[in-house]
Formats: sequence, C-alpha cells, structure tokens
Amino acid sequence: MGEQTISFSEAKRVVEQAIDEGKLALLVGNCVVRYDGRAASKLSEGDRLLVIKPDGTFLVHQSTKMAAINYQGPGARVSTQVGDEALVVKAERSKPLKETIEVFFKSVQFAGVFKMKDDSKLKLFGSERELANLLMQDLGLIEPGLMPLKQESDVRKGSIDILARDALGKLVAIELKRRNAGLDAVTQLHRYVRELAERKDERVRGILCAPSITANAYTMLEKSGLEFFKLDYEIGNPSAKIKGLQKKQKTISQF
Amino acid sequence: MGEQTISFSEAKRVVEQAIDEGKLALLVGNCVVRYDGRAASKLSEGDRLLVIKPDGTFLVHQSTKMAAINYQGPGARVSTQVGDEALVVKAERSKPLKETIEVFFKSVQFAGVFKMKDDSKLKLFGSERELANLLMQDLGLIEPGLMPLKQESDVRKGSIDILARDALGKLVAIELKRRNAGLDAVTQLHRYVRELAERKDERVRGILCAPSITANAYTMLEKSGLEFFKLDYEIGNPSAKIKGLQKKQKTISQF
DNA sequence: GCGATCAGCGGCACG
DNA sequence: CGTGCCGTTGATCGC
Repeated sequence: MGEQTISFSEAKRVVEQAIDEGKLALLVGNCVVRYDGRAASKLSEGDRLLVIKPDGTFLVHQSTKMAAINYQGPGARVSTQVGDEALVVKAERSKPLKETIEVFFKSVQFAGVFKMKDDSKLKLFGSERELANLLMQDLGLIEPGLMPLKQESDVRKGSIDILARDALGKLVAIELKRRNAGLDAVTQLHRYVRELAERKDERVRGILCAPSITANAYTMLEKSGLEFFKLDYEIGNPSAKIKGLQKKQKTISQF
Repeated sequence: MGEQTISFSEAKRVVEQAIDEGKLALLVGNCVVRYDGRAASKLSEGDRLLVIKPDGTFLVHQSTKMAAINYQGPGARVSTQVGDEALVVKAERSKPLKETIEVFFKSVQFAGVFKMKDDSKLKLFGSERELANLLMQDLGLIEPGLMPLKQESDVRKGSIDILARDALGKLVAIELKRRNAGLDAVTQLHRYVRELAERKDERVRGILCAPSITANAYTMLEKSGLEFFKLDYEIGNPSAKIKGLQKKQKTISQF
C-alpha cells in the first residue's frame, strides 16, 4: 500500500459521496496546500492526510506533530474539482469569517469513505471544575474556618473559581489551577481581587491554589499581597482524592 | 465501503508495519477508548478514526469537531494486542508524564498504512510577529514622533512586543494583538508597564495595539491609565495592508 | 530542560 | 451572538 495511485475522478467521487451521505472521507496523497482567512499560508509539496468529516471539519495532517497543519472547523463547504494536473479539494467557510483552504493533489495514494455512527460523549475526570467541586466540600483543608460562598462567581470581568469567607469574616477569592501556575494565573487572580475589593468596598484576600508555581509567579504573587497554597494533588492520578492541602505561606493581604 | 470488516490480525499487522517502517497508519472501526494521564476519560462505543503517525502521534477522531477526542503527542510507544473480542491498540508515554491511551476495537472497517514523504514547512503570513515587524518600520503610524527602541524586549516576567520612546522622551511599551483584545491583553500590558516602570524608575506609557477591543477590556484599560490604538488591519484579509504602511508592504499573493 | 507566550488556537458555558 | 476562560491545550522561542 502506498505505491498505488487512485484516479482523480475516483477520488472526487469518494469525497462527493462522503458529503452526500454524511460520511467520513479520507484522502492520502502528494499535495500543495493554500489557506487564506484569518491569516494566510502556503505549504509546498509533500504527502499528507486529508480528513473530511460529515460536519464540514477539514483537516490536513503532515507526518509529524499532533496539530493539523491546515484546518477548518465545522461548517465548511467542501467541493472538488478535477484538472489536468491536479485534483483540487476546497473548503470554504463564511460564518465567522471568509476562509478558504485549497488542497492541490498531484497524486492520490488512497481515497476512502466511511460510515461513522457514534452517539457517545467523552466522560472526563480530573478537570478543574471537578477539583473545585471537591474543594468546595471542605475548604477547611485550605484553612481552618474557611467557608464557601459561591462557585464560579461572575465578576464583571471574568469569574472567580471559588468565593469564600475566612474565619475573620474576610472575603477570599480562590483561583484554582490543575497544573503548575505561571504569571498569567497570578495576574488573573490579582484582577479578580481588585475587582471584587472595589465592588464590595472591602479588603479581599486572594489565594492561588495549584500543585506548584513558577519562581517568577511566586515573586509577583508575594508582591501583590496574594497567597499560595500547594495542592497535594498528584497530576496523573486525577481520580485519587486530594490528600489534604499543605499551607505554604500566608500573607496579610494589602487590600 | 464501510460495510466490510478487517480481521484483527490483519489490522495488527498494519499497525506494526507502520511502526516498523516509519509510516502512517489509519484505522477506522467501532471502539471504546480509555485514557489515563494528566486526566482520565472514557469514551464508550462508537465508530472512530485512529491516526498513528510515524513520530508516535496518536489521534482518535469522532465524526464531528476539529479536535481529537483522545490523543497523545509525539513520542508515544504504540503496541497492539489481539484478543478474542477486541483488538487493543495502546499508546504509552512516560516523558513529561506517564500517560496511556487504549483503544478497544470491536470491529475494524479499515486499516491502511501509507508512506508519507514530506520535507515541507508551512509558510505563514499574518502572525503577530510579522505585524510587529511591519509596525517597527514606522511607529509614527501610531503616534507622531514615536521611535522604536527594541522588539521583543525581555522583561523579567514576559516580554514586551515593542519598546519605544515618544516625542517627549517617555518610554512606551506596546502590546500587539492580531485579534480582538480582551481582558488578558490589558492585564498583560499592565504587568509589563509596572515592571518596566519599576526597573527604569520612570513613568512608562502602555499602548495596546489591536484591531479591536472588548468593552470590558477598554474600561479596565482606561482605569489602568493605558492607551488603545486601533490597528487598521482587516482581520480575515491579511493580504490587506496596515493603513499608512501600504507603500512598504508586499502583497501576500505574490507567491 | 523549564518558562513564558502565541495560536488561523478550539471548545464550552453563561449573559 | 459575544465575552471570558479552560484545555490531557499544542507549538514556538528564549534562557
């Protein structure tokens, strides 16, 4: 396999059948790819895999990397055209923006169409939301006397993962990260705390809750009067429950 | 096509050949998928496309959406196992983290292996970096007398897209966004300006330069004492020029 | 290697 | 619809 060649007209028929019957089309062949839309790109000759899904999703994959080198989301209109020297497969979208991908096949190794019956949805465990649910059950793990007020509380600008009140009655905004926290996490929390402090006209503490934090982020966090709590949470064992939380440092908030 | 079935042993042979010979393997069939690693997931029965690239990339696609429902990046070790009721294709990675995907095929519609010779790299136009290059040619477009100092200047925390000095000799940090700027863009610029002001011990202006900005972001920007400059740059038509820089730009469609 | 940021980010949930 | 933000984010570049 991989040596033979499929005629352009046969490949065209395959793509059109997929579109007509709501099936998946797969093409493998030597091609050039052009894109014009939010940006513009050109990919010169090489062997690629083209995936066309029933919903209009259009993916051009090279032989390496996870991400498609050119793509178009659901809603694309796919058309084919047979020329003398190339089979052109085009995907056009106008919805959020006018976008076009054109794949110029010089030769086609394979073209297939497949029925794809699938009503299942992914069940995911270990998301940040799930972590928040667990934490909400007992914020005392973070700090004695910490009482939950609200989860996913909308601030005018963004939303706070967990809003709570500490033993002294102070508002506490908790930002949760399921992985190593960086500068962005700190600035995000900082923004929430400032927003909230202004709205409520009272001092608000901010706690960044993550399995780890970068050195830069920790420096900035301290300078902003925010706090960090290390989640004793094994990345890679998401189903395991949180083993309790170690308080690393506590600073008096300046707000 | 799509009705026939391929034997597990033949499918296994196809996958192993792909691994051995550095080729692309494609499998289509009815399967259940399990993932355990940074999170955990289960996807119950349905028809899916499995893509196995020579570099170890492992993609499970459903019939809709752009993103793979389960995946593993380059470096995965792929193995297969034939059982009585299922063909199991497994991808394991230990590198950044121990991760495992298992695909349990109940039936296989198609299995193919393809040579994928490809030495080409994508040429992309309209990236933020390219925009910065264009702007650096004439910052006077943003404001008369604005002189470029440095591009991609590293601050301790992050990097400023463009650093300049205005007609009055004041430092100006310019944050460039190629699309609608949101709250994050404002906080990011704010962080840079504060950092820079502290380091240089002088007042620093901050200009957010984007085709548009959300209302919330603009409010926060004003409250932070930052400025906004609308890039006259058509999103979705990157071959169009930035207004005022037209003479110096080349068209995208020249290749 | 880690760290920070961009991405044609995609996808989701909420107003 | 847009806005905001998480993501098994991925990919890139700089240190």
